Amino acid sequence: MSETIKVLIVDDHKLIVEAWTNILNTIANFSVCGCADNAEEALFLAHRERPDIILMDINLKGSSGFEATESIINQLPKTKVIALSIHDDLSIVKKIFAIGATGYLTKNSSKKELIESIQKVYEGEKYICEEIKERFLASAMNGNDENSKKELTSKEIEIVKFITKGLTSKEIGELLNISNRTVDTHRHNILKKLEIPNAAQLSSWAKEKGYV
Amino acid sequence: MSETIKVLIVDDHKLIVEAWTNILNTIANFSVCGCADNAEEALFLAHRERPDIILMDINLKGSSGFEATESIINQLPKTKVIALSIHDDLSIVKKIFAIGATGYLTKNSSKKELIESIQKVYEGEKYICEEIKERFLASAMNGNDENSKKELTSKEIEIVKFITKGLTSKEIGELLNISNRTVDTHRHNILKKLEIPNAAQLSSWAKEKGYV
DNA sequence: ATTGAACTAAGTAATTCTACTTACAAAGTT
DNA sequence: AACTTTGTAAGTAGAATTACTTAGTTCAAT
Repeated sequence: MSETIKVLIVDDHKLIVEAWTNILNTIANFSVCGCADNAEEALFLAHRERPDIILMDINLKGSSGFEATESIINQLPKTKVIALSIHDDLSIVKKIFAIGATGYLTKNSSKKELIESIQKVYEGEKYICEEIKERFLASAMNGNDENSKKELTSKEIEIVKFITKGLTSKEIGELLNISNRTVDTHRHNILKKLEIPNAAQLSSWAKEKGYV
Repeated sequence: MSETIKVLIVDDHKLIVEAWTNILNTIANFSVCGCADNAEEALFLAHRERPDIILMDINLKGSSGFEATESIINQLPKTKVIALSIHDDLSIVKKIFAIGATGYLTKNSSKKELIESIQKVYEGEKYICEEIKERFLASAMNGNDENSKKELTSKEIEIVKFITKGLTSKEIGELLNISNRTVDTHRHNILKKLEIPNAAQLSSWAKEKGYV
């Protein structure tokens, strides 16, 4: 109980990082050993500092926090990652645990939960914040299985990214060296999977879920 | 110098609110007199607590932070509002100052700037964080006047909101009791003003800028 | 070894969006 | 009083999206 738990914070909002550092450093056996605001820096610091816990905002702008998380978990299996997201989307939660994260918090979590999660995860347990737990229960109960909402393939996600940037099927096809008709097929499959009527809504959905 | 500055924090992320409260309460003459996570609560607490400063996240989900800010400023002219946003878009900054805000920070601002801004604004000055200042300068210098990017009218913003929700022109027309061709005209004007090629990109733009 | 998922491609058709244009009435501004 | 902005509407045309379908290839998994 007397060991110090080393925490690395990864978030691209300076003010948030400073605020959390502040909170964590007031806890006796916690110590923030570094902060990163992008995936590369996170990876670098993880190697240098060997933190026990990484608090990882998976909605980093620029590159996706998913890949960064995956790299870290693969390269440093002893380091536990607590994913942090503004989103309460269950498919994202499942995905991040599938990658190998050990905890999940939203930015609606309380300070108490933040501290608890670090403690639990350090002791080897998994942690999910209350908000998400409730949502899992709810979705299990009323059978509106948000669970079964099909996941997009990597190719599809790639195309979604281009769509949100305003590219046409033709342009996307040229970029990816595939037929524009193939892009159309992907478009169609994406909209069908997500039950979304058009590119405009797809676009705001992707923004909201942090796909882009 | 010995008076206590009462601060009200408005942000819909609990963890962030708690973190900031933590920071501010460690400063001698600051005191966080309340926290709200939505516009209604913000307005209510502003009336009850009469804070000197309101730290206002203008990207509240649900209703726009703009209206809340406007109401507060109109109803409580003595209360100064420091707007806080994840965005570094100059047109948004201009807009929020036009409404009557006294300060502007992004979530990339430093703790130092947070404290400084409250102090300055309390003393009656206006405050803009470094990041935005630089961007204003930059845009003034190289003449790529991001400044002149036309603003949308309220009707246009209304339509943008529907577009991001995936409605077609026809559906929007029916909802607003105008011709679908009129909606098309608005669409066209919007895209032209913003120099955006299609609804998909418009949609992610709107999300990003907090228009929806 | 077979199955299944993912990626590829293309056909046909309907719908929707985008471009560019003109036009007029109301409201507000200088 | 003249001008500008906004909201409304509609014309023609072309570009792009969306729906639904079939089908071949590859690659990983049971």
